[in-house]
Amino acid sequence: MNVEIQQKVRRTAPKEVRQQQLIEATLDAIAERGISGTTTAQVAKRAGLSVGTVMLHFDSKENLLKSTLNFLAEELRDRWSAVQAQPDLSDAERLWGIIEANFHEDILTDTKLRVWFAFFGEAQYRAYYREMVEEFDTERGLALETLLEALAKTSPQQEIDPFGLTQSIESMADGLWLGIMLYPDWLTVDDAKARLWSLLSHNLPEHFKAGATPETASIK
Amino acid sequence: MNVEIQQKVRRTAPKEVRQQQLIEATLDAIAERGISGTTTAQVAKRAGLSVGTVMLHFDSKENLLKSTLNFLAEELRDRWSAVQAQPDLSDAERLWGIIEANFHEDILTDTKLRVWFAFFGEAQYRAYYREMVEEFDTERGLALETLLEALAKTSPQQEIDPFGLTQSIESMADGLWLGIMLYPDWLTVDDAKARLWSLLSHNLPEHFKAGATPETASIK
Amino acid sequence: MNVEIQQKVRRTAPKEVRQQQLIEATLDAIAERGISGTTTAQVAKRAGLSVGTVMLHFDSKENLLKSTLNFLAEELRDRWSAVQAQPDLSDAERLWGIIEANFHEDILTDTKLRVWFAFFGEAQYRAYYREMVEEFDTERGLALETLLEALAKTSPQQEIDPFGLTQSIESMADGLWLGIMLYPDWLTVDDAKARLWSLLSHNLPEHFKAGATPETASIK
Amino acid sequence: MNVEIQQKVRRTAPKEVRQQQLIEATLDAIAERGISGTTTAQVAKRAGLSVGTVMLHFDSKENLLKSTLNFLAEELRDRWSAVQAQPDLSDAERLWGIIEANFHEDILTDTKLRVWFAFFGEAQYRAYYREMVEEFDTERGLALETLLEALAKTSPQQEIDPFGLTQSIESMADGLWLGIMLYPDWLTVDDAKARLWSLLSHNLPEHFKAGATPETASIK
DNA sequence: CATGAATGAGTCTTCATTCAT
DNA sequence: AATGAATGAAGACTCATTCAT
Repeated sequence: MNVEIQQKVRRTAPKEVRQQQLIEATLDAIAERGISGTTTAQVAKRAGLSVGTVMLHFDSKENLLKSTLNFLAEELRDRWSAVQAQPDLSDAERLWGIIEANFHEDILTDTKLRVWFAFFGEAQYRAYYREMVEEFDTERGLALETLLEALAKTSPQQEIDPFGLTQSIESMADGLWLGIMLYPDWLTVDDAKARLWSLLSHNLPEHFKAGATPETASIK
Repeated sequence: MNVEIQQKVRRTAPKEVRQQQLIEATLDAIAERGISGTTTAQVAKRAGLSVGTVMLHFDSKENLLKSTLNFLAEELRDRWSAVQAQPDLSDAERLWGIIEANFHEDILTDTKLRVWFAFFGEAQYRAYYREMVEEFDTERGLALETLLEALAKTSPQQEIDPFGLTQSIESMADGLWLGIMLYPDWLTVDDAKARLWSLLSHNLPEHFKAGATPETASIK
Repeated sequence: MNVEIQQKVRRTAPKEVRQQQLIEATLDAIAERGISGTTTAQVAKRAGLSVGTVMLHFDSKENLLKSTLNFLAEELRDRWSAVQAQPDLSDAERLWGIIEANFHEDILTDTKLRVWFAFFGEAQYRAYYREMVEEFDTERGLALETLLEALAKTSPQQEIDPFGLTQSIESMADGLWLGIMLYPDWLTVDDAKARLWSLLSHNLPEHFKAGATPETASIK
Repeated sequence: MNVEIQQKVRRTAPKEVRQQQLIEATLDAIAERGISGTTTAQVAKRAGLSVGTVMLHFDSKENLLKSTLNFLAEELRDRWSAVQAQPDLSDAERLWGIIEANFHEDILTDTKLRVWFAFFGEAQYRAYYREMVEEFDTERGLALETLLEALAKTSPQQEIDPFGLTQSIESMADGLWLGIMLYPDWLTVDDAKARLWSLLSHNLPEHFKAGATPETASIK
């Protein structure tokens, strides 16, 4: 069939394809220009579509942005859930896997990092974020806490506070994200993993060997 | 004289007074509406002044925002610098003092926290932020590193990596800020200090006693 | 269908139509209020369109004004070019035709006259005017000079300075425009043509008969 | 007396001094930025005074501009009136003197030329201009006409139309002003005088010798 | 007389949203 | 399902004018 005609004919695409296309364009736009600098026209242009199509699929700019945030949150949740669901992992491996999910190359791109903090920084979306991720975050917090409790039992000589250690892990992970974004020359992804590993190795030395680099670590 | 009437009377005030007045109105506006939701009209209204006065003192909205960020950064720097300059403090006290400056009640208000992250999140201001705080941050990083090196020498049995520990401290502090902002019901300022104290107590147990609450800690 | 209702219905139109519509509204607005008194809102209202549409088609007020000036300049150039390109005209007829183009009823309306002088008077646009019309004006000046040289050869008893006479013709034409605008009761278009004819008749009496009114003049 | 103290004491100046000072500043401002680009703040700064002082002396910007136009018109009128009032001049000398007044170096500066056309170009001030100069212009027109009539009587062989020739002279003078402003590289003040002399020499050859440069012309 | 901080109506410009095609 | 011309409310910024000093 003639390609030119085909191009004109295939002007419609499945809903999901268009929406994903627009969300990706939105991620790029926010990363580059910030939320306030992102216009529907920019998103449309990046996606190779028209402004009308943006409204057609998302009804409003606000909804497009919320959908974008949703996408990020679900992508992250899917990743650590997958680790959690994976059979034949030790508790320590599972714990590290959940933590490491934050730094996976699909999750921690320059673009996505900037978009996360763009949403954290906008009052309007912070509220929505809280509603949306409350479930996810509580879930992950409980998963970490449960794993830490299990590991604590096998480290009798250490005083472990699972709740506090969860706060430490999650805060440090978040802070490392911020550091990677703001000072990429001073703090790399490998540094970040090393810092979290070090935190674990001080609290659970039997399961996380001090000095072992996270990559080569034999988690037992 | 009646205050209401007095308010309507046009009063001139020193430049610094008006500028501070406007910066404080800007802090409130950003905290409540975000950077993109903050309009010059809003700031003016909050400050009890007119839009023209905002422009008179800051020339542009961009400059007003940058001045606001400047104010925050200098306020924080002044606080930890003061600790550093204070005589008759031990190295451990000095280290803790610098860390604790981040959580001082003048520094860590709900409003200011939101404004910090608003600036981190806006692409446009992130670049300016980096330029502006580079000096401050490098300075503080070096101060921490130097203190950690000194403390490491008196903890011979521990393996201390001053650079890595500095990364850990700063990242955790940043992440705790984010946590306090996003999940105030789950993470309090006292939790935050306890988490940082715990980090230090694991790395420098001789100087930071495990279990001691930071407030009552006898830092020696 | 009812015209009034039809007007309220949003209609798309070719780019050129909208642009011409807006340029004409701009001409009227400048004529009535001057350049500084012409606002985008006024132009939009006159054109029966919205302010957004003005920006959509011209990007900025400055560009709208420049386009308006362009339109005037090209309209004038097209008119005398057409005379120049016309075959079977004698040199004298051609010369007079070029001069007369300045006073054609499509060119010399009250409105357009005011707009020309509005642009001459605004420092900001004078520079642009020069850039834009330099080519046109040089071209016309050369056309006049060439014709005058040819006519001079057939008037051997007269001392003709084609360059100087070109200056005289163009200056007088410009001054007559100004006079028609400022003192319409004292100086009419017919007066203007008579003055220019008189200038020619004194310099090239064989080709431009003294006393002949320009309209009825038998130019040979 | 101490100069510094004197400067602080002499903060007041005669009304006329301040007004002239401000009018000069206005001339410069309009020449450089145009009427719409001229702000009271600019004028005040150029004059080394404050915005308040501008309002104090002229009440409004509009009045300042009108006063500026007044100044120009009176300055020009004074100059040709002086020629007219001068005894022991022949009619031809008087005629040429009145014409030449337009090109006197005090009258025809770059700055003033631009200001004249700025006022001609602004609808708002054109009306005021007409009111104001009607008297002056009628007066000058009559002066020229009267002189031309007198000269015509002594040139019996020429057909002179004093009214038409007055139109020609005034229009050409105005057009030459415009040319000097717009194309200073193509048309100089000397060219302008030569063009007007040429016009007169064709109409009144006995009084204005062809080829004589205006400067050295022995007007008899 | 002179100042200049303060005002706020007015302007240009942006951009989410609509809707005829 | 897709387009993009058109809209108009909203925002940043300007500037003539006021007025307390």
